[in-house]
Amino acid sequence: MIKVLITEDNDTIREGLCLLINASDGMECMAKFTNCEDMLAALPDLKPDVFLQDIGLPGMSGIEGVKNIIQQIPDATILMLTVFEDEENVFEALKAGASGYLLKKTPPAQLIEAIKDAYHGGSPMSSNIARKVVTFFKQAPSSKSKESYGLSEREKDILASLAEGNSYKIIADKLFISIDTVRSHIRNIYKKLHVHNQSEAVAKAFKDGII
Amino acid sequence: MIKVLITEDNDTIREGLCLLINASDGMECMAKFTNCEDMLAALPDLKPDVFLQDIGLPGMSGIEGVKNIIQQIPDATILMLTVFEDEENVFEALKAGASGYLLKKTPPAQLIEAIKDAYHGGSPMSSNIARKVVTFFKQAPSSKSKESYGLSEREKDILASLAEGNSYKIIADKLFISIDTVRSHIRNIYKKLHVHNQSEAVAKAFKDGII
DNA sequence: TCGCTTATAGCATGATTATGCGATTGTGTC
DNA sequence: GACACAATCGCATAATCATGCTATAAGCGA
Repeated sequence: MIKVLITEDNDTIREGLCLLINASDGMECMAKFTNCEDMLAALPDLKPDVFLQDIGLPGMSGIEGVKNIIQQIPDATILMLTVFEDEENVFEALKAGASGYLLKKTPPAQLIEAIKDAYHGGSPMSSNIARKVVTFFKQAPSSKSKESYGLSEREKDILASLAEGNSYKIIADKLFISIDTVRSHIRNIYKKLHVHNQSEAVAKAFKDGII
Repeated sequence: MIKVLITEDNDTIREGLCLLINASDGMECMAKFTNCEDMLAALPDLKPDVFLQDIGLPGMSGIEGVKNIIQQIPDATILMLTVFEDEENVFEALKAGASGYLLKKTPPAQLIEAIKDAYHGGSPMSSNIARKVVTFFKQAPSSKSKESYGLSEREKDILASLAEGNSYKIIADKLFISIDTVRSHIRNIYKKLHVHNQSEAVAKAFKDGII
């Protein structure tokens, strides 16, 4: 018997979900709340298997709620159930520790399947959401594989050394070159990255995956 | 009519897939190959809508194949179809540009659905794969949620401003405080982060997700 | 109230950096 | 061979930073 906990402020939806779940084999709606605060307060006495969590809630947002649930129960299974499909929320929820992300327009039968799926270690999410997540991977390394603004290997070395907090003098000693050469390289790095000081160079290096 | 291209070295599976696709409404198997090399050579003359791509192929691996496909057709829709479920391959394939990831044991009906789904902008993947992907997100920010070495909000502001390449003077002007106060804050930041110059501070801020 | 932290501010000074200009050598390309 | 470019080195100087010490006001928890 999968014990489901619902947090959803809309009465119609909440009660509808509850009925749907109770009418399905192998699961029950063990508890339902209209806001995160109440849910979190009651959580220590409950042992739900799956959380159905709305995002747009009065008071603490559903995503904040997820963070709090995870703090209490690190391996909780949480399904976001929401009208929002924007990337911001999707990634925030997943980062917070949600296991799946479903839209409220998901048909009942599919919702029940999703709950079972999540309970058995899956991560149900609607197709479009999945694509967003997958696209995220695609982008990350593409920026990393860019030609690093044309920095030479030596320049990358020096930039990395800068990021370690080494002074020109130390870098010179470590690389067995003169301090003026270090200056010269850094001058060129600045030109290539279009920056004018160490901090900005290091920041750019991190952002663009050069380091 | 969704035009599907198959690359799969196992004769039985390849022909089976082809028959299955041709027997389904709204799609056809437009071409099939036993290795990536042949497929890539023929690609310029074909305009497939969806690629079904095996990973364990003789010669060029399926993942290398994906990279090559993406180079020719950046927005190609590629479904990995494989026996491997290990993380390495999943992430490599997604990074390379695959849209979905299915196991070969996926039932025929579901496979057909997945092809349609992918064609319509979704990212079908088996439940376990999805969970791997989702878990990936969960890990990253755990380091981010650390207490940032106890930096105060103001200190984080100033650190962020530093990373933008601003000088003390500029930061002071932007935050409407004196340059000595900026110095003071930065002094404290250095103490908390155990660093002794801007570059190291900025590098640490990025590494530990403070910025 | 005492102690601690944060945010603010000032002063001073040696250390370091940013940048301009110039130069030599090796490597690879057209 | 001419030319571009990476890596090396040098000098000079104004600007900026790192850091020591000090100090005040506000807020917070014990």
